[in-house]
Amino acid sequence: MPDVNGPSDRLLACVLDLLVAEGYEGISIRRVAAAAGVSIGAVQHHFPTKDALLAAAMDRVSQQFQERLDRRVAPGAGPAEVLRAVADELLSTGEERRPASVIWLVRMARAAVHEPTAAVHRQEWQQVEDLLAELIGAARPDLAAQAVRDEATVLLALLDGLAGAVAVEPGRVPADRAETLVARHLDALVGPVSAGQRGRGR
Amino acid sequence: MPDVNGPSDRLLACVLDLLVAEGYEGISIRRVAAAAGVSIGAVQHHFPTKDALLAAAMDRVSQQFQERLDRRVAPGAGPAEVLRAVADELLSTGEERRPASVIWLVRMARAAVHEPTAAVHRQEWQQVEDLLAELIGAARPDLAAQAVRDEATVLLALLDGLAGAVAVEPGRVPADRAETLVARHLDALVGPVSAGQRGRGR
DNA sequence: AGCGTAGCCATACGATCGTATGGTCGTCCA
DNA sequence: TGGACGACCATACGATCGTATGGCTACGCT
Repeated sequence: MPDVNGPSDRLLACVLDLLVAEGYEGISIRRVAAAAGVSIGAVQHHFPTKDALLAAAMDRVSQQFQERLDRRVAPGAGPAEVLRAVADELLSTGEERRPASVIWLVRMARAAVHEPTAAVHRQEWQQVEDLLAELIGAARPDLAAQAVRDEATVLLALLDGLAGAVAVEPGRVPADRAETLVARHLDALVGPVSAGQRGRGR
Repeated sequence: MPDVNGPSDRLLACVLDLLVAEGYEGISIRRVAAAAGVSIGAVQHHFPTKDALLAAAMDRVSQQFQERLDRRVAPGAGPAEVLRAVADELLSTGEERRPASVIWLVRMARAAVHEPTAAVHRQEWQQVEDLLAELIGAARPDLAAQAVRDEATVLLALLDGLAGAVAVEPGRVPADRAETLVARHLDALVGPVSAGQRGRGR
């Protein structure tokens, strides 16, 4: 349970742990309190209702996601390199990243039936697509704006689909195969990794 | 609520309606009974436990999904045509198909945290990938087996990602745009639709 | 005619849920 | 020093949950 500052953040981390372990219906105030080693009242003190608790937990994952994304974009690398790094972040393979994929799946399913969650999800994914489009446009100045937008949508859908598959069906789609397939897709889109860029991704 | 045969199937249809309307946590024996206009005991009579009820509901969607897929594959059309039809089925756009997408999202999220659901999902999606690979291999005899498998995995991930996006973010990814993007992807994979094939899809 | 059985209902039990209420303890400021 | 306040806890309330139990009706078989 990394990156915990303060008692209320600790509660949110416990919420996400429960979410990954048992899904949405595994969450109750009592269970969160027990997982954090505090009383029911303590949870209520920091978050007045269950909805507020869940909303804060969702905000936490959004914020951490944005931070991770920013960290990948920050260095002044070329757009193709950054695109590869962002795609790797969205694919979020690796055993330690599975919780992120599971939370993403759970949130997406909730967004399908819960409008407030859907609103947050829509805004976030729109921003991600904009980022991808910007990077693709920079790496491929020959493409028209509409083609860039199409490529961004396709890439994001591909990454979403592969990330879900890796999380739920590691037999059919192992993590390294997903990475290979994404790399192949990006090779076709922005050209293969050049010698100078190779191995510089984090 | 179409295709209902018998009282127990009616209960399953009500389960799926509730699932689409309120997600997984919106389902309870009492609510299913109320939606179907029967008593709690009637639900228990047909499905001894809640798990059995949900498992049967999942089986129902699997069965109906397989039937729809078979209907698309059945006619002796060329592999490229069939591939387009199957892809259209998996994308499941259209307002009347949104419930299918939502149920798929909910089931996927549950599979991420509930092993029995994951087992069913894995088996089904493996079959779908096999079907796609078979069709791609037939349409593109020039491709090596591994390349065919890769294309199948990529196509399935793309369809999954787009279907989820259409269901949750119709603003960012409208249904017709998703269809266009898939058509473009398939054009690149198995060639554009020929004059003789055009318009013959259902 | 008698009886088992399937289909369904009414009700009850214990558990767990979200939330409300009121108290306790420490800290900090006047 | 004293009191306001934030952090936390213990407990209670009403609702809803999954499941168990037992009874009632209609129909088929012998």
